[in-house]
Amino acid sequence: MPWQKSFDVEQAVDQAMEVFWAKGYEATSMADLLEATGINKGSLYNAFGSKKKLFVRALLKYDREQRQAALGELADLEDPLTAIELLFESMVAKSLSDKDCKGCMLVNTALDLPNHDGDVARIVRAGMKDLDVFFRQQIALGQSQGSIPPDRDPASTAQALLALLVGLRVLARGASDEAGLRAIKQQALALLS
Amino acid sequence: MPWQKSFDVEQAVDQAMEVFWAKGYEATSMADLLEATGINKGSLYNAFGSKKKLFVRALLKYDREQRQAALGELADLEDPLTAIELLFESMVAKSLSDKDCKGCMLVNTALDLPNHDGDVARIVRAGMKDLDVFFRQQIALGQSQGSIPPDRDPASTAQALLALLVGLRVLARGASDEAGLRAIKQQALALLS
DNA sequence: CCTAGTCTTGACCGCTTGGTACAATCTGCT
DNA sequence: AGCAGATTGTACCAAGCGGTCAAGACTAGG
Repeated sequence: MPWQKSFDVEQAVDQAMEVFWAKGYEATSMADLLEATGINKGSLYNAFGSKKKLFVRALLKYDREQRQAALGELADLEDPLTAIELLFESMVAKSLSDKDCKGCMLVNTALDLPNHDGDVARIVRAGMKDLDVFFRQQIALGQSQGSIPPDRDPASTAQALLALLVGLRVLARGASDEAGLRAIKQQALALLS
Repeated sequence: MPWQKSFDVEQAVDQAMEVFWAKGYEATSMADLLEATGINKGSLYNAFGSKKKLFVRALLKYDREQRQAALGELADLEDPLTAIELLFESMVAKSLSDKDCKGCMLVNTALDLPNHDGDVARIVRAGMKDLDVFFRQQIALGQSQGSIPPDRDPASTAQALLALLVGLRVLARGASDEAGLRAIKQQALALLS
């Protein structure tokens, strides 16, 4: 074997992710990605093949490390009301502290779905489905624990929570202020009591 | 005076709007706009000045003809629950019937705000604010009429309805199916009863 | 009927885009 | 030391980008 890569591939995906996350697929140029990763053009194409493939990898990494990781932690609490409150609270906090207003890469991509192909659509739909399932399971668990009223329909309530979360993430990109975001969180919890 | 323009400027804005609406600002090229409007490049620049100015005009037209028109009609009903239900129902219907999944141009642009300048941000924020005010007024009216429980906080409930609407529009772009959209509508109404 | 003045047309501009080719470079194994 | 083989930087590509411009087309007022 000749030699190792002189750059960390995962780190490069990470840095590319940041750019795609902030600017979206179309608005991100190869020049942006080269600058962000610090890698040379040739190396980047050698390592990833194309802009689109790099985007898919970045999206997958985001999905894995941001969404799945967060939901996993919260599910482990086995305390639905707290888990859902923490989820919304962390989204509010993230939105307020992020001056670039990157929002959520999954949501950003979801709104851009018609401009992407099946690969990307599948990842986004799976992520959304997963969120939906998370909410549904938490609601069902809360109902069995008695912390959530039994008359709430888990399926449609979960879908509403998902929509609220998505709406929150969109509005956080510059169309709403802190009071607005907090109100959304508050009403999300109101759906469960 | 020499002669009139040989094309209908408003119609051209309309056709440009369709493209921007479906593909977003970045992904729309001048070639797309020329094809959609059927106008020559020089004429288009002569009439609008730049791609960005055309976008702003298209966005303003959308805001005026789609959003303001719809809200105006609904407000005239003076029946809050019906008005809000009709609003959500029409969004669901529009989403289902639109095979291009264009969504809502205002929402699409809202998610893209960090890539736009102040002009665009102002239009989007004004539109969202207007929706918020619409909901708030309808809720207050419903409470004074007795059709909406007095314990609902108009401000935060309105913000939640806005977030649900935005979420609905995002998910309708390919991440959710009809059942999901209907569930969101149903829960929006549940917030008011 | 002619001239003034705007609109239209299509070629053209410089620049950036995503992507490729290749020679030079460097490291690990034998 | 020397070979093998992936990595590297750079030069390069065609295509597309947003935008400009000069010349022709055309109509209204004189």
